[in-house]
Amino acid sequence: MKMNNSKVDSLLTGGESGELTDKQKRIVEAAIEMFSEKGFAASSTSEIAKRAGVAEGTIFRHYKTKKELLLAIVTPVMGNLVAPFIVKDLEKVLEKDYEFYEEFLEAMVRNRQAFIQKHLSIVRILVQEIPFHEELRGQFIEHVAKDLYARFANIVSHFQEKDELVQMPPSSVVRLTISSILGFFLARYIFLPEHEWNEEEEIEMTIQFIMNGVKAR
Amino acid sequence: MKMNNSKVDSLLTGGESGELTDKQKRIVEAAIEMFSEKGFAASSTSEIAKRAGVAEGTIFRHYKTKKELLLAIVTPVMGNLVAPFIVKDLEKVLEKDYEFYEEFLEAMVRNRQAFIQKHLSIVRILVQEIPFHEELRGQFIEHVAKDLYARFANIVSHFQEKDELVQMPPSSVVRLTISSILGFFLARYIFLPEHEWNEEEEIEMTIQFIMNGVKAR
Amino acid sequence: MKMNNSKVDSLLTGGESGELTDKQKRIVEAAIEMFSEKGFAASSTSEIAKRAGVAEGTIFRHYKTKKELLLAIVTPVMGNLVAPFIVKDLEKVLEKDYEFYEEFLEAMVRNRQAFIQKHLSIVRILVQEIPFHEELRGQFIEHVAKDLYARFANIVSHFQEKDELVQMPPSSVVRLTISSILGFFLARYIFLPEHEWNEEEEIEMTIQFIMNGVKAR
Amino acid sequence: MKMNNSKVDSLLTGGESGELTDKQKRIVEAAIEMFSEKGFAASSTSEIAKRAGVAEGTIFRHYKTKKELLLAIVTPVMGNLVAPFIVKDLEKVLEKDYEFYEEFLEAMVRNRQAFIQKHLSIVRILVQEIPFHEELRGQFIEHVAKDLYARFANIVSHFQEKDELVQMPPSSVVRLTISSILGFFLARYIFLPEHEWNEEEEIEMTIQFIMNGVKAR
DNA sequence: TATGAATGAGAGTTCATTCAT
DNA sequence: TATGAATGAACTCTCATTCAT
Repeated sequence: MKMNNSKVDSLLTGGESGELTDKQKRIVEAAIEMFSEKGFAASSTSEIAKRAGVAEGTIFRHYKTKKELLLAIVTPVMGNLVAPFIVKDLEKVLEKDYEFYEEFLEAMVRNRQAFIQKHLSIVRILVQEIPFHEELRGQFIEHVAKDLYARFANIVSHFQEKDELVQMPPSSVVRLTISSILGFFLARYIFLPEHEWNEEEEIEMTIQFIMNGVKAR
Repeated sequence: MKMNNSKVDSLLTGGESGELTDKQKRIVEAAIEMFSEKGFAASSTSEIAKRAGVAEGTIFRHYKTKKELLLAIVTPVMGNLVAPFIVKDLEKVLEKDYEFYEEFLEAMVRNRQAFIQKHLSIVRILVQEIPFHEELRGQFIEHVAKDLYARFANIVSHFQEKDELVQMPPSSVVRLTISSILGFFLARYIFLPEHEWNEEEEIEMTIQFIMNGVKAR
Repeated sequence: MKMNNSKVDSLLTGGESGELTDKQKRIVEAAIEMFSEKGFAASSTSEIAKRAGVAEGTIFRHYKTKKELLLAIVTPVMGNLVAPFIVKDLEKVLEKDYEFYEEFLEAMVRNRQAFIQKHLSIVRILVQEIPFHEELRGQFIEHVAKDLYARFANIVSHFQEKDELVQMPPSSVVRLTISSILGFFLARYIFLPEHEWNEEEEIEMTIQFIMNGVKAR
Repeated sequence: MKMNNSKVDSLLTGGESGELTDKQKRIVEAAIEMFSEKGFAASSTSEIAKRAGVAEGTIFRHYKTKKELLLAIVTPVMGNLVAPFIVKDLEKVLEKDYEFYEEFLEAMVRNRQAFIQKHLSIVRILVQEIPFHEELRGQFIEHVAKDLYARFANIVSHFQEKDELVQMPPSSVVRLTISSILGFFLARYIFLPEHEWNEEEEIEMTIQFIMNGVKAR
């Protein structure tokens, strides 16, 4: 019987570790495994229970429904997908920790890559299930489309004022930047994860590519 | 009872229309609707039958299993997603129908956008189900990752020889081009379809953005 | 497409050959194959149709129900299982074609063995389905348990009067004789058909065995 | 609702009674009833559930498939059909508990008759389903055709050495003995159970009959 | 708190039978 | 006469969820 008490980290507990019992952790881990392998709808609670080494009933003691289990897994990651960036980096940027957009981009991409890598399975679940669950779509739009977008636009404005970036609507710069990065992340981690990637080089190229498209001339 | 005999076009019949009976068409349409709304696993054959206005058994007379129905819907689109581009446009490009990479890009993006728009639901299904079905992943890799990639790289080489494009490995130019375009398409049609998009402008910008990143200096 | 026009012989037509169309014959053959392999309940009309190379509907044009098809196959054989014996041999016996019980036994066993061998599949179906179909049980009891039994007992009486057989109730002589022979046939053709049998020897021994048990002392 | 907690005895539990829950017992009983009445293929799990007074799902909680239910019922009886005879009686015979073959025959027949009578329905299922299930045929051949046959032949040799039995190949003595007994049992319990039988007398006669056929002269 | 037997609705699939062609 | 698309009931089996222990 697994005694894993580190794989599911504080992310899922809302910050204070130790809130999840050992069995709860095993349930969450098993669910993450299955959801990301076969999708939410095709995963059965009975197999999750089996993989977690708990009784079927135990799952429902902790999560009223199967869907609640999904949300418990996916919601905190969705928040953190953008949260740290927003909080920390935004300040850093405005406090001139980053003198150039490229520097900021570099830091952000690497930071988000690390995050995605660490929570790969959950991010995969998130991407796969968003189209089918209103709640997820709602959260996603609020956090990403609004929050992140707005703050990111601020940052872009900041660098435009410093004449580093081309005078294009900030929203467009953001869109282009994000979709280039997202394009890479999706290809790298979701659609073609088995392909052999030269990550370092690809990232560098992607950033250069973006810079060529948005730097002031 | 619907009498739709045009929505499911020749794509699904392998070219010659009229191969699908009226009921078969209704089954396919209902399935496309449901699969793209709720996902394959969460769609039940009984509801597909109900929506199609046929008996449940009728579905299985035409498609041995639910999965075969999925493949019958998705496979031809997967082929056509890249096929026309490959066959027609490749020749056009090499026969100098397009003098500039930008011209070619423009034509290709618009052509593929039209295709995606026309078969939006099916493309959505494709994107959503690829991670869960080996057959689909296999087809996708063969068609897109290999076929399209290789031919696209040829085109890029062609324009590099004409000194229009930067001297970067063709595969990287391809990757960057595709992931920018894909990034847009995914955002536009899959992840944020409800957002109000100024398509014309976004496409133009995306192309400009790509050109900035890849044109010879 | 099979053009078999000899395998299903006149037995199934009620005597006059040519009554069954080519398709009908193929249906009957396919049904015999399947019923004896998988049993009546586990055989589907659709597979019978496939094996016969006809449309599903065609079966029901000739036989109103699946059960009627079973009866059409099994009934004539059931009749003939005992009929010829009764008619011809009974007379022969009484007209002293057979001077000794052993002679009669020998002739009967060989004759019935030939019959069973020729119609093995159908006999197998008969044995397997009798417990589940009242009609069959009814026919069987009437033909075998009554008809054959009664006539057989007459024959035994005949030989008892000639002092060839022990003075035991004729019904018991019949029962012992039949169950010894049946025991052999069941083992040989139904339960252990794959076992390597030395038929000639076994039959001889079985008859000797019976004779030892029933001959006058 | 039946509260039968004795009909399904320790045979099905592997020896230790109390291993089957009340519902499990009811399922097994209902299944035995139905299988022996209508045959395995023609019995539906939904009707078994109804007769057992449980939900259909409950059946599949205890037996993964319908076939597993069949095997769970039939396998232990198949083993016990020959096992006790082999173990106990063999020793008894060789340790001269039985001085004469006839004595041994008598004991064996009565003992097996009691067993068949007690487990009649299951034996009926066994006989009916053997032709359609490889597993059963395999078990049957191993247990009966090999095990029992070999040991029985030993016993016959034993009595042949004592000059009680005719000098015929032991395998033939066994075959004749068994098929006479089997012929009686099949007629008595499987094919013509409704006929009025004078059991005592029939058995006695059968044994006499066998003895006449096999005793030394 | 944790269990796992039990549930019954509903899953995908097969079936014997019908009927318009 | 023969077809095979169509049916819908019934099939075996799985599911998320409940609840007595």
